[in-house]
Amino acid sequence: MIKVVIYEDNPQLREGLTMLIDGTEGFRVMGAFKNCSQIIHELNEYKPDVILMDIDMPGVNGIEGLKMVRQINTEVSIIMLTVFDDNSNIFEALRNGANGYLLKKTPPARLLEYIAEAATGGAPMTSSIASQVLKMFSGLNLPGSNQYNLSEREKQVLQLLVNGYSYKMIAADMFIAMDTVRSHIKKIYEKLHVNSKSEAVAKAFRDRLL
Amino acid sequence: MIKVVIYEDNPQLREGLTMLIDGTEGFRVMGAFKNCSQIIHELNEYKPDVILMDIDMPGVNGIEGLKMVRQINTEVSIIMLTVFDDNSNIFEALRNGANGYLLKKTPPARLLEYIAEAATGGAPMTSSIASQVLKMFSGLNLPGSNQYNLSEREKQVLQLLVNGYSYKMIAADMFIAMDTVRSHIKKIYEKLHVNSKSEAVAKAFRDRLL
DNA sequence: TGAATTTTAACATAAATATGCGATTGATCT
DNA sequence: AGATCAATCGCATATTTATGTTAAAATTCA
Repeated sequence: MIKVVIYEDNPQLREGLTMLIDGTEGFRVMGAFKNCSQIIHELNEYKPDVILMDIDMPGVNGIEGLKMVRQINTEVSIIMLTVFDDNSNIFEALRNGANGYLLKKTPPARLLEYIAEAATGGAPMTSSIASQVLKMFSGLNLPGSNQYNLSEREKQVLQLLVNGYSYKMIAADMFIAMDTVRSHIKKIYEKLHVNSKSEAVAKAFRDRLL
Repeated sequence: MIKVVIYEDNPQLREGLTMLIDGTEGFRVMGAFKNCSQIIHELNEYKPDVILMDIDMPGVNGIEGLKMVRQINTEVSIIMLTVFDDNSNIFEALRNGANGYLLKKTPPARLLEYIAEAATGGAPMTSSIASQVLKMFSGLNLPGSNQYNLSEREKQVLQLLVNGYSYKMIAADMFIAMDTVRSHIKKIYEKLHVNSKSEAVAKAFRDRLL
């Protein structure tokens, strides 16, 4: 028996979802609310397996509700519901530990499957949402790579800097003189337009150079 | 009419997929190959809308094939097929512009839907795969936040370190003595278990402390 | 082959950092 | 009221970094 709690401000949709889910074998709607101002209380009260959470709600919105839950509970599966596949919301939701992200126009039969999948650890999402997610993956990653024309050796040195190595340790690790390490690092600083180790490290992370 | 090309080394599965897809209204299998050594040629020859690509193939594997295609064509939808939802492969595939990622045990009816979705810009993935993807997004993020019990002031200092400030600059910025900055930084190092600025910076990024 | 780049290295020096040992003032909690 | 901790500062010192200059192999490329 999969226990579900619903947060959705639109009364029709809330009722519809409740009827659909509660009327299906194996599912049980423990509660359906028009906002998530009492979500922590309801979480403890009903101990749901899955929460369906509308993104756009007056008062405390879905993302805030999600954050509140995740501060005290990382077990319950939370599926976000939305009308649009809006990029920034997707990112915020997933970053904060949402388990799924579905469009409200998802067909009822599918919705039930998705809830079941979420309950067993899956992360259901419509393919249009998934598409956005993948773009974030490749979009953030690809542009970088080697904007700064670091040579092989320089990349190695930078990697070791990022790992917290001192010049001495880098020299030992790479079997070269410490002065050579200095040379490389000077070159790296020129190419990255920085002038300290920690700036270089920060830039390496920010621009995903390694 | 959705044009599909298949790369799959297992003859049974290759035949099965071909029969299934080519035998369905609206789909057309242009070719099915046991490896992707000639993939660029075949891409130009058949101009498919969707490529089904097995990950584990002898010779040139699916990830390599994916990269080869993406170097010259970013339009065609590429769905990766795999037996396991293996974490590192998923990441590599998505990072290199795969459009979908499905388990081979996906039911035939679903597979056809997924191909159709991919052809229209969606990114089909089974929910177990999606779950892995989301973990990459958030999994590293949630547990932390403040694992290290940094005080407010310490967080400020760390933030400035990450921004590449020297002790002197931090002191000026925060209107405190440089010795105080030292004190804070010593405390930060203790709490983060590091002993250099760049290690602290790296840790701040890795553990998303700021 | 000649030119450009990368990798290697040495020497010198000023600046920044890491570390140790104290110490005072508030705020907070019990 | 006493204990605890965050935040503030000082002083000393050894180590590490940053920067400048110079230059010889090795590699790559036209």
